[in-house]
Amino acid sequence: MFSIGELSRRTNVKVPTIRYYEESGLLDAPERTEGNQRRYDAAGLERLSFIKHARDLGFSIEAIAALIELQGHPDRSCAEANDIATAQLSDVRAKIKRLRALEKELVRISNGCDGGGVTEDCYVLASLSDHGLCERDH
Amino acid sequence: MFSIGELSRRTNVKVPTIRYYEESGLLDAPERTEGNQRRYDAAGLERLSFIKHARDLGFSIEAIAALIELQGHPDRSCAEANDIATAQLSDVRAKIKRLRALEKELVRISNGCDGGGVTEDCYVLASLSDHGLCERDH
DNA sequence: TCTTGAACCTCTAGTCACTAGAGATCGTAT
DNA sequence: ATACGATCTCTAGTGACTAGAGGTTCAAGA
Ligand SMILES: [Zn+2]
Ligand SMILES: [Zn+2]
Ligand SMILES: [Zn+2]
Ligand SMILES: [Zn+2]
Repeated sequence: MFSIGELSRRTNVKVPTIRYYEESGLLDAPERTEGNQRRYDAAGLERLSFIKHARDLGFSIEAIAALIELQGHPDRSCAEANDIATAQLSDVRAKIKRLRALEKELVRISNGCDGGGVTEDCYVLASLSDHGLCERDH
Repeated sequence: MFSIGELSRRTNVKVPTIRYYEESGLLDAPERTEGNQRRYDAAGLERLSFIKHARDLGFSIEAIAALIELQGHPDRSCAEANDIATAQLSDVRAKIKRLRALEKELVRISNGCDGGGVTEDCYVLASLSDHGLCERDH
Protein backbone atom coordinates (compact mmCIF):
# COMPACT_ATOMS: atom_id res chain seq x y z
CA MET A 1 0.00 0.00 0.00
CA PHE A 2 1.52 3.30 -1.03
CA SER A 3 0.57 6.93 -1.38
CA ILE A 4 -0.21 8.87 -4.52
CA GLY A 5 3.20 10.55 -4.27
CA GLU A 6 4.92 7.19 -4.23
CA LEU A 7 2.84 6.01 -7.20
CA SER A 8 3.79 9.21 -8.98
CA ARG A 9 7.49 8.58 -8.38
CA ARG A 10 7.31 4.99 -9.56
CA THR A 11 5.48 5.79 -12.81
CA ASN A 12 6.69 9.28 -13.65
CA VAL A 13 3.11 10.46 -13.80
CA LYS A 14 2.41 13.66 -11.91
CA VAL A 15 0.11 13.59 -8.91
CA PRO A 16 -2.61 15.84 -10.37
CA THR A 17 -2.54 13.76 -13.55
CA ILE A 18 -3.19 10.60 -11.54
CA ARG A 19 -6.19 12.25 -9.93
CA TYR A 20 -7.32 13.39 -13.37
CA TYR A 21 -7.13 9.80 -14.65
CA GLU A 22 -9.21 8.65 -11.73
CA GLU A 23 -11.80 11.31 -12.43
CA SER A 24 -11.83 10.32 -16.11
CA GLY A 25 -12.57 6.73 -15.19
CA LEU A 26 -9.25 5.26 -16.35
CA LEU A 27 -8.16 4.41 -12.83
CA ASP A 28 -10.43 2.80 -10.28
CA ALA A 29 -10.93 4.84 -7.13
CA PRO A 30 -8.39 3.39 -4.69
CA GLU A 31 -8.81 2.66 -1.03
CA ARG A 32 -8.47 5.55 1.39
CA THR A 33 -6.87 5.98 4.78
CA GLU A 34 -9.03 7.12 7.68
CA GLY A 35 -7.82 10.61 6.91
CA ASN A 36 -9.10 10.30 3.30
CA GLN A 37 -5.76 9.90 1.54
CA ARG A 38 -5.47 7.51 -1.43
CA ARG A 39 -3.60 4.23 -0.96
CA TYR A 40 -2.61 2.15 -3.98
CA ASP A 41 -1.61 -1.49 -4.46
CA ALA A 42 0.22 -3.42 -7.18
CA ALA A 43 -2.88 -3.53 -9.39
CA GLY A 44 -3.14 0.24 -9.32
CA LEU A 45 0.52 0.56 -10.25
CA GLU A 46 0.13 -1.86 -13.13
CA ARG A 47 -2.92 -0.08 -14.44
CA LEU A 48 -1.24 3.31 -14.31
CA SER A 49 1.85 1.94 -16.07
CA PHE A 50 -0.41 0.69 -18.86
CA ILE A 51 -2.05 4.10 -19.18
CA LYS A 52 1.29 5.90 -19.12
CA HIS A 53 2.71 3.67 -21.82
CA ALA A 54 -0.34 4.08 -24.03
CA ARG A 55 -0.26 7.87 -23.56
CA ASP A 56 3.45 7.89 -24.46
CA LEU A 57 2.50 6.13 -27.67
CA GLY A 58 -0.06 8.82 -28.38
CA PHE A 59 -3.31 6.98 -27.69
CA SER A 60 -6.16 9.21 -26.55
CA ILE A 61 -7.81 8.85 -23.17
CA GLU A 62 -10.89 7.57 -24.97
CA ALA A 63 -8.91 4.88 -26.82
CA ILE A 64 -7.20 3.86 -23.60
CA ALA A 65 -10.55 3.53 -21.86
CA ALA A 66 -11.67 1.18 -24.62
CA LEU A 67 -8.46 -0.86 -24.35
CA ILE A 68 -8.84 -1.18 -20.59
CA GLU A 69 -12.41 -2.31 -21.06
CA LEU A 70 -11.22 -5.02 -23.46
CA GLN A 71 -8.51 -6.08 -21.06
CA GLY A 72 -11.20 -6.77 -18.51
CA HIS A 73 -12.77 -9.45 -20.73
CA PRO A 74 -9.94 -11.92 -21.45
CA ASP A 75 -12.10 -14.18 -23.63
CA ARG A 76 -13.37 -11.54 -26.00
CA SER A 77 -12.03 -11.14 -29.55
CA CYS A 78 -9.11 -8.77 -29.82
CA ALA A 79 -10.27 -7.38 -33.16
CA GLU A 80 -11.20 -4.08 -31.59
CA ALA A 81 -7.80 -3.75 -29.88
CA ASN A 82 -6.17 -4.30 -33.22
CA ASP A 83 -8.45 -1.69 -34.82
CA ILE A 84 -7.51 0.87 -32.20
CA ALA A 85 -3.79 0.27 -32.69
CA THR A 86 -4.14 0.42 -36.47
CA ALA A 87 -6.11 3.65 -36.26
CA GLN A 88 -3.43 5.12 -34.04
CA LEU A 89 -0.79 4.12 -36.55
CA SER A 90 -2.68 5.81 -39.42
CA ASP A 91 -3.10 8.87 -37.29
CA VAL A 92 0.62 9.05 -36.58
CA ARG A 93 1.44 8.53 -40.24
CA ALA A 94 -0.94 11.28 -41.31
CA LYS A 95 0.68 13.64 -38.85
CA ILE A 96 4.16 12.74 -40.10
CA LYS A 97 3.10 13.36 -43.67
CA ARG A 98 1.74 16.80 -42.90
CA LEU A 99 4.77 17.73 -40.81
CA ARG A 100 7.15 16.67 -43.54
CA ALA A 101 5.41 18.99 -45.97
CA LEU A 102 5.67 21.81 -43.44
CA GLU A 103 9.32 21.01 -42.87
CA LYS A 104 10.09 21.44 -46.57
CA GLU A 105 8.43 24.84 -46.74
CA LEU A 106 10.05 25.99 -43.52
CA VAL A 107 13.49 25.00 -44.74
CA ARG A 108 12.96 27.06 -47.87
CA ILE A 109 11.59 29.96 -45.86
CA SER A 110 14.36 30.10 -43.31
CA ASN A 111 17.08 29.53 -45.90
CA GLY A 112 15.75 32.54 -47.81
CA CYS A 113 16.64 34.84 -44.94
CA ASP A 114 19.90 35.24 -43.06
CA GLY A 115 18.45 37.60 -40.47
CA GLY A 116 20.79 40.35 -41.60
CA GLY A 117 18.27 42.39 -43.58
CA VAL A 118 15.37 44.63 -42.83
CA THR A 119 11.80 43.39 -42.31
CA GLU A 120 10.62 45.17 -45.43
CA ASP A 121 12.73 42.86 -47.64
CA CYS A 122 12.53 39.79 -45.43
CA TYR A 123 11.90 36.54 -47.24
CA VAL A 124 10.31 35.02 -44.14
CA LEU A 125 7.64 37.70 -44.03
CA ALA A 126 7.22 37.69 -47.81
CA SER A 127 6.70 33.93 -47.79
CA LEU A 128 4.08 34.12 -45.12
CA SER A 129 2.28 36.83 -47.06
CA ASP A 130 2.24 34.82 -50.25
CA HIS A 131 1.41 31.14 -50.41
CA GLY A 132 2.27 31.30 -54.11
CA LEU A 133 5.92 31.05 -53.08
CA CYS A 134 5.22 27.66 -51.53
CA GLU A 135 6.00 24.53 -53.47
CA ARG A 136 2.92 22.68 -52.33
CA ASP A 137 -0.25 22.97 -50.31
CA HIS A 138 -0.47 22.35 -46.61
CA MET B 1 -16.09 46.76 -47.93
CA PHE B 2 -17.37 43.30 -47.19
CA SER B 3 -18.92 41.33 -44.37
CA ILE B 4 -17.30 38.80 -42.07
CA GLY B 5 -19.04 36.01 -44.00
CA GLU B 6 -17.52 37.21 -47.24
CA LEU B 7 -14.09 37.45 -45.62
CA SER B 8 -14.57 33.93 -44.31
CA ARG B 9 -15.37 32.63 -47.79
CA ARG B 10 -12.38 34.34 -49.34
CA THR B 11 -9.87 33.07 -46.81
CA ASN B 12 -11.34 29.73 -45.72
CA VAL B 13 -11.25 30.86 -42.14
CA LYS B 14 -14.44 30.27 -40.20
CA VAL B 15 -16.42 33.23 -38.93
CA PRO B 16 -16.00 32.47 -35.20
CA THR B 17 -12.28 32.01 -35.79
CA ILE B 18 -12.06 35.47 -37.36
CA ARG B 19 -13.76 36.95 -34.32
CA TYR B 20 -11.38 34.97 -32.12
CA TYR B 21 -8.38 36.42 -33.96
CA GLU B 22 -9.74 39.90 -33.44
CA GLU B 23 -10.20 39.25 -29.75
CA SER B 24 -6.66 37.86 -29.57
CA GLY B 25 -5.27 41.04 -31.09
CA LEU B 26 -4.11 39.52 -34.38
CA LEU B 27 -6.69 41.39 -36.38
CA ASP B 28 -7.46 45.05 -35.89
CA ALA B 29 -11.06 45.77 -34.98
CA PRO B 30 -12.68 46.64 -38.31
CA GLU B 31 -15.19 49.33 -39.08
CA ARG B 32 -18.82 48.66 -38.24
CA THR B 33 -22.08 49.40 -40.00
CA GLU B 34 -24.69 51.47 -38.21
CA GLY B 35 -26.21 48.16 -37.15
CA ASN B 36 -22.91 47.09 -35.55
CA GLN B 37 -21.80 44.56 -38.15
CA ARG B 38 -18.13 44.24 -39.10
CA ARG B 39 -17.02 45.55 -42.50
CA TYR B 40 -13.59 44.64 -43.86
CA ASP B 41 -11.38 46.14 -46.56
CA ALA B 42 -8.43 44.86 -48.58
CA ALA B 43 -6.02 45.40 -45.69
CA GLY B 44 -8.12 43.20 -43.43
CA LEU B 45 -8.20 40.49 -46.09
CA GLU B 46 -4.44 40.65 -46.53
CA ARG B 47 -3.82 40.48 -42.83
CA LEU B 48 -6.10 37.49 -42.37
CA SER B 49 -4.47 35.69 -45.31
CA PHE B 50 -1.12 36.18 -43.63
CA ILE B 51 -2.44 34.75 -40.37
CA LYS B 52 -4.08 31.81 -42.12
CA HIS B 53 -0.92 30.96 -43.99
CA ALA B 54 1.20 31.15 -40.86
CA ARG B 55 -1.30 28.98 -38.94
CA ASP B 56 -1.25 26.45 -41.78
CA LEU B 57 2.51 26.31 -41.37
CA GLY B 58 2.05 25.62 -37.67
CA PHE B 59 3.09 28.96 -36.16
CA SER B 60 1.44 29.73 -32.84
CA ILE B 61 -0.81 32.73 -32.32
CA GLU B 62 1.91 34.22 -30.15
CA ALA B 63 4.54 33.82 -32.87
CA ILE B 64 2.19 35.30 -35.45
CA ALA B 65 1.55 38.29 -33.22
CA ALA B 66 5.30 38.88 -33.06
CA LEU B 67 5.63 38.56 -36.84
CA ILE B 68 2.83 41.03 -37.42
CA GLU B 69 4.45 43.45 -35.02
CA LEU B 70 7.71 43.19 -37.02
CA GLN B 71 5.86 43.69 -40.28
CA GLY B 72 4.63 47.00 -38.92
CA HIS B 73 8.20 48.32 -38.68
CA PRO B 74 9.66 47.94 -42.18
CA ASP B 75 13.06 49.35 -41.25
CA ARG B 76 13.78 47.09 -38.30
CA SER B 77 16.18 44.16 -38.52
CA CYS B 78 14.58 40.91 -39.58
CA ALA B 79 16.71 38.82 -37.24
CA GLU B 80 13.77 38.12 -34.99
CA ALA B 81 11.61 36.98 -37.90
CA ASN B 82 14.34 34.60 -38.89
CA ASP B 83 14.60 33.34 -35.31
CA ILE B 84 10.88 32.64 -35.19
CA ALA B 85 10.96 30.71 -38.46
CA THR B 86 14.00 28.73 -37.37
CA ALA B 87 12.41 27.89 -34.04
CA GLN B 88 9.30 26.72 -35.85
CA LEU B 89 11.42 24.51 -38.07
CA SER B 90 13.15 22.92 -35.07
CA ASP B 91 9.81 22.39 -33.46
CA VAL B 92 8.46 20.61 -36.53
CA ARG B 93 11.57 18.49 -36.78
CA ALA B 94 11.35 17.48 -33.13
CA LYS B 95 7.75 16.47 -33.63
CA ILE B 96 8.63 14.43 -36.70
CA LYS B 97 11.39 12.68 -34.81
CA ARG B 98 9.11 11.69 -31.98
CA LEU B 99 6.36 10.56 -34.34
CA ARG B 100 8.74 8.42 -36.33
CA ALA B 101 9.77 6.60 -33.16
CA LEU B 102 6.10 6.07 -32.32
CA GLU B 103 5.42 4.87 -35.84
CA LYS B 104 8.06 2.15 -35.53
CA GLU B 105 6.64 0.83 -32.28
CA LEU B 106 3.08 0.98 -33.58
CA VAL B 107 4.02 -0.98 -36.69
CA ARG B 108 5.53 -3.68 -34.52
CA ILE B 109 2.54 -3.65 -32.20
CA SER B 110 -0.11 -3.88 -34.87
CA ASN B 111 1.84 -6.44 -36.90
CA GLY B 112 1.99 -8.64 -33.82
CA CYS B 113 -1.78 -9.02 -33.81
CA ASP B 114 -4.12 -10.04 -36.61
CA GLY B 115 -7.27 -9.32 -34.63
CA GLY B 116 -8.26 -12.98 -34.80
CA GLY B 117 -7.31 -13.94 -31.26
CA VAL B 118 -8.62 -13.33 -27.80
CA THR B 119 -7.73 -10.30 -25.68
CA GLU B 120 -5.94 -12.48 -23.14
CA ASP B 121 -3.26 -13.38 -25.72
CA CYS B 122 -3.35 -10.12 -27.67
CA TYR B 123 0.02 -8.70 -28.59
CA VAL B 124 -1.40 -5.18 -28.72
CA LEU B 125 -2.48 -5.34 -25.09
CA ALA B 126 0.68 -7.16 -24.04
CA SER B 127 2.84 -4.48 -25.67
CA LEU B 128 1.01 -1.69 -23.93
CA SER B 129 1.43 -3.46 -20.62
CA ASP B 130 5.16 -3.92 -21.08
CA HIS B 131 7.45 -1.23 -22.41
CA GLY B 132 10.22 -3.84 -22.31
CA LEU B 133 8.87 -5.13 -25.61
CA CYS B 134 9.59 -1.76 -27.21
CA GLU B 135 12.74 -1.27 -29.17
CA ARG B 136 13.39 2.20 -27.88
CA ASP B 137 12.13 4.88 -25.55
CA HIS B 138 9.49 7.42 -26.42
C1' DT C 1 -42.82 49.49 -48.75
C1' DC C 2 -43.10 45.34 -46.46
C1' DT C 3 -41.69 40.87 -45.36
C1' DT C 4 -38.94 37.10 -45.00
C1' DG C 5 -34.92 34.61 -43.80
C1' DA C 6 -30.04 34.22 -44.01
C1' DA C 7 -26.36 36.41 -41.82
C1' DC C 8 -24.84 38.84 -38.15
C1' DC C 9 -24.22 40.20 -33.05
C1' DT C 10 -22.60 38.98 -27.97
C1' DC C 11 -21.98 35.82 -24.42
C1' DT C 12 -21.26 31.46 -22.27
C1' DA C 13 -19.62 26.96 -22.19
C1' DG C 14 -17.31 22.90 -24.12
C1' DT C 15 -13.17 20.51 -26.28
C1' DC C 16 -8.41 17.71 -24.83
C1' DA C 17 -5.18 16.48 -21.51
C1' DC C 18 -3.52 18.33 -18.39
C1' DT C 19 -1.33 22.28 -14.99
C1' DA C 20 -1.43 25.75 -11.29
C1' DG C 21 -2.97 27.63 -7.19
C1' DA C 22 -5.71 28.42 -2.83
C1' DG C 23 -6.83 26.99 1.49
C1' DA C 24 -7.48 23.23 4.52
C1' DT C 25 -6.25 18.66 6.53
C1' DC C 26 -3.24 14.59 7.26
C1' DG C 27 0.78 11.74 8.40
C1' DT C 28 5.10 11.09 10.29
C1' DA C 29 9.54 12.08 12.32
C1' DT C 30 11.72 14.19 16.05
C1' DA D 1 3.79 18.27 21.06
C1' DT D 2 5.37 20.36 17.17
C1' DA D 3 6.79 21.01 12.77
C1' DC D 4 6.48 20.43 7.99
C1' DG D 5 5.96 18.03 3.79
C1' DA D 6 2.31 15.50 1.57
C1' DT D 7 -2.25 15.17 0.65
C1' DC D 8 -7.13 16.68 0.11
C1' DT D 9 -10.94 19.30 -2.80
C1' DC D 10 -12.19 22.89 -5.70
C1' DT D 11 -11.69 26.36 -9.16
C1' DA D 12 -9.58 28.31 -13.00
C1' DG D 13 -6.21 28.54 -16.81
C1' DT D 14 -3.81 26.66 -21.09
C1' DG D 15 -4.23 26.83 -26.88
C1' DA D 16 -6.93 27.39 -30.61
C1' DC D 17 -10.71 27.02 -31.54
C1' DT D 18 -16.08 25.11 -31.85
C1' DA D 19 -21.02 25.00 -30.57
C1' DG D 20 -25.12 26.92 -29.05
C1' DA D 21 -28.59 30.30 -27.17
C1' DG D 22 -31.07 34.24 -27.82
C1' DG D 23 -31.45 38.43 -30.08
C1' DT D 24 -30.66 42.00 -34.13
C1' DT D 25 -29.59 43.51 -38.92
C1' DC D 26 -29.23 43.35 -43.84
C1' DA D 27 -30.71 42.61 -48.50
C1' DA D 28 -33.62 40.69 -51.89
C1' DG D 29 -38.09 39.54 -53.67
C1' DA D 30 -43.32 40.55 -53.74
ZN1 LIG E 1 14.76 38.17 -43.18
ZN1 LIG F 1 2.04 28.06 -48.32
ZN1 LIG G 1 -4.68 -9.11 -30.79
ZN1 LIG H 1 7.32 1.46 -25.01
